[in-house]
Amino acid sequence: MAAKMNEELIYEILSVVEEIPEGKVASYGQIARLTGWDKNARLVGKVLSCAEYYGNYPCHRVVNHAGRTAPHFMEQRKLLLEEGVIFKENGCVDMGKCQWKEEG
DNA sequence: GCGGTGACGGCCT
DNA sequence: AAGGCCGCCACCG
Repeated sequence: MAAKMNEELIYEILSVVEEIPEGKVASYGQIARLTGWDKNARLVGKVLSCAEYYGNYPCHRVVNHAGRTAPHFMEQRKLLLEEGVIFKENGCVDMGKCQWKEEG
């Protein structure tokens, strides 16, 4: 299986995103790496952009490597605050404390 | 088949 | 991890 179909990728991503605990956030690259698409973290984001179309997934718990929230998804920040995620004054997530670790 | 795009990552400053 | 720049690679027109 050299090239997974994008639909497979979608379910893999959503499965990982669903594993993210409350009060924690994961980077696209982190999820991409778990799905085997470490080179295409942006594809992960594109999938998450329509994740709600596939079902109710905590796509708001996913941010970029800078801890930044999605440009067209400002509600994400509010949702994360409700989950207990710490935000900096500049609007970035406190990665050092809230970045999710798959290892536990 | 080609060119442009992007919910990104990594390195440098 | 704050801001800037370049590089990556599938997706879309």
